[in-house]
Amino acid sequence: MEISSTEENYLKAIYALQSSGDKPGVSTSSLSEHLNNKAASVTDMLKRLSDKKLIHYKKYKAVSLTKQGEKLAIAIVRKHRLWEVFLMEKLNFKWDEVHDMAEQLEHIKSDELIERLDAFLGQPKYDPHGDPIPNAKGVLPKPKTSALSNIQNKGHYIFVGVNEHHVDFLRHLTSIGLKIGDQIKIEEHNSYDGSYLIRINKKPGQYISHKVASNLLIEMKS
Amino acid sequence: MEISSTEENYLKAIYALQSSGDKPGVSTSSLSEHLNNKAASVTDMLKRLSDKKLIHYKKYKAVSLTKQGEKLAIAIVRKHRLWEVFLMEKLNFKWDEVHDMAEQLEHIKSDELIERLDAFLGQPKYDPHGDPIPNAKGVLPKPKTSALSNIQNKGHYIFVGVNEHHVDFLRHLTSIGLKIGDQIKIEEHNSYDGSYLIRINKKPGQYISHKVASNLLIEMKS
DNA sequence: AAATAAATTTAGGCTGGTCTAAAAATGATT
DNA sequence: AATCATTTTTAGACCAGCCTAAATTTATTT
Repeated sequence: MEISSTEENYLKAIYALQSSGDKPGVSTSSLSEHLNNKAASVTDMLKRLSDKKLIHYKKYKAVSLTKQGEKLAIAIVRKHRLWEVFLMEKLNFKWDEVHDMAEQLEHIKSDELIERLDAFLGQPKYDPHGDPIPNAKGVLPKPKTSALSNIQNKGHYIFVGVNEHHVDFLRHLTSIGLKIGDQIKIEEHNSYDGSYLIRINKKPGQYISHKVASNLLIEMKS
Repeated sequence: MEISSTEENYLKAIYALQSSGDKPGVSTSSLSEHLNNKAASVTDMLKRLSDKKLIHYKKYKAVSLTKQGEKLAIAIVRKHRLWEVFLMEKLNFKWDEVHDMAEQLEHIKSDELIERLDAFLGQPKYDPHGDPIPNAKGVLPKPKTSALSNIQNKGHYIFVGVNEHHVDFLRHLTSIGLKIGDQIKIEEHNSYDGSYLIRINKKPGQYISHKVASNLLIEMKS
């Protein structure tokens, strides 16, 4: 069965929203927003995806991926992240530059290609944003711990990934001098607005809003 | 101006047919055949490309590329061939396996990507089939000499490229043990059917039809 | 429980890219 | 030069994927 790039993008979006949200299923409107499409267009596509047995769809109800749909979605995520590794490690792109290219490359159709690329890159487990890369069978390595915003305790941590990939956010991190692998010391947590005062690699204190903190993935300093 | 992958394929086809044929301009029917489309569909697209000033089109007349159209066509050829180099040199694909993947990769939109890929590959001048790779300005290095079928003299040559990229042809070469860089000694030329008796790397004599010979690019042994 | 608001779907329309069938133009043959 | 064959274009249709506007369903208020 032929799957178009557009359909792949819908599957990917459903998968992403499903994993990020708490409740099961994804609404038409959230897809509409995520894909910058009108809700009516989304409904159209949901019907097509349902016909192809890639999603579970009942009128007016939230949708979810079938086994087959999830398999495809994970394959796309795998491709996206492997290409990002390629772009950064081999072609020296910066982390805020790779997303658009990877969005295109993820739709290249060839299983053999992606397996060889994986081998060429040394079978990486995480992409340059710290996101886990599913293996060829679709199994994800466990994510690199939790968001900074889940932690109130002062202490030392390592910045290992991000939850948000918008260019503006990544640029902001660059501007405050934060990059993957940096040490983060939590010096203060303001519980009324969720903001933090942290030190990055022992440098002078840096203020971090709750919003930013919720998108920073950290792990305990081991 | 947005150019779709489909439009790019038409430009590439016009460019290819133009360079291979002798007379100026390309006919609707040859495009139709080359692209496996019906002539009516081609006419439709020719109008669109003409509206976008990418081709010179007059009803019932052969078409040709404008400056702009040729620039784009050459850029696509550049991308195709660079990706082929990547697939063979970095991912170890065989030369009869890369075409379909390169057909997809050539449509990835990012000038920066292709320049970095070029640098990563060491700015190759020829792709693994011996075809010249246009540089970033669209200038092609001179082709690697002529077809075997143009030569009647016995003597020693080097096999440097092919004129034909169909999988069946490439497989045929593999089956007779011929690969880029091999020495070819012309032992006999039959002028009535254009066939050849050659030796490949000094191995026992090998019969080559005129058709095959016309698709083998060779240069003088230097 | 009725009224209102929000989310979702239907209906109908548009564009890109394809097709078939028929009409028109060009080229070849006598 | 008139006919016949071939090539090319037009006309009309279809599908994917999007849109707007209107109708319908579900959720929320009061």
